[in-house]
Amino acid sequence: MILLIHLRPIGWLEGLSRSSLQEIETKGIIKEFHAKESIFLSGEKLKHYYFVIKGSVAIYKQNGEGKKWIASLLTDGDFFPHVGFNQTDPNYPGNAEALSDSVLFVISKQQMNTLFNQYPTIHEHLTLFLTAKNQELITRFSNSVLETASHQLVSLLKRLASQSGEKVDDDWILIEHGMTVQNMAEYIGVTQETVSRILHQLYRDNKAKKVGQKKICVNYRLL
DNA sequence: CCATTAATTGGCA
DNA sequence: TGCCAATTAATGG
Repeated sequence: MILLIHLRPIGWLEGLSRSSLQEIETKGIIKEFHAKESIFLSGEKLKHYYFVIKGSVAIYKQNGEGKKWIASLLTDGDFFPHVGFNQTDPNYPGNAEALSDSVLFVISKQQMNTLFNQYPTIHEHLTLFLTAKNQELITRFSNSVLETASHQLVSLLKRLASQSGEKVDDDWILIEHGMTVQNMAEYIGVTQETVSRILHQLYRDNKAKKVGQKKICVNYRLL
């Protein structure tokens, strides 16, 4: 039987052979989520880990009033959640939902641990990934306390640009973030009106161009 | 098209 | 900046 391989030997799976990828893929399943579809809820038993093959996912916390705060944004090549590796019965740390139509590779907690033992390179990537996420969180946290909303939004755009942007020419980078203005607001902790107004200023100053509702072109040099 | 949802704008605290 | 209200886009049948 011919198995369609969705996994690529990049990121977490860098350096792995085609046969290894094929074996890994048999340990989990490919699952598609539509925009706004829930993937898991805060407090539920952590049973599966996910790799983002394509799309974007937000992990967020929500209070009784319905206010949301996006704790983490995941895009192509990312892995989540980032907890529970050596716990006996961990819970999901927040709610996860697809921001855009996404394709995920779903693997059980048990199988994930097997992979860590079987493929040292994957375990190394976990360490690097967690380190980067930790740094990212510290930067975000200090920004939220020390910097303006404008600065924070620019930081987000820069990160998206370097992480998943496509160079259009020397200065301009296209970002297909899949996020709504509301999502960006939830990420930096302000209202959508504020984000809308900041974006308007960026357009006015020619630091960014609106391409579509979920796309934006940014001038990396001017940001 | 129409119905809904998202984004934008202005005013005011 | 946030919150509210009024418009104006954009999206999905």
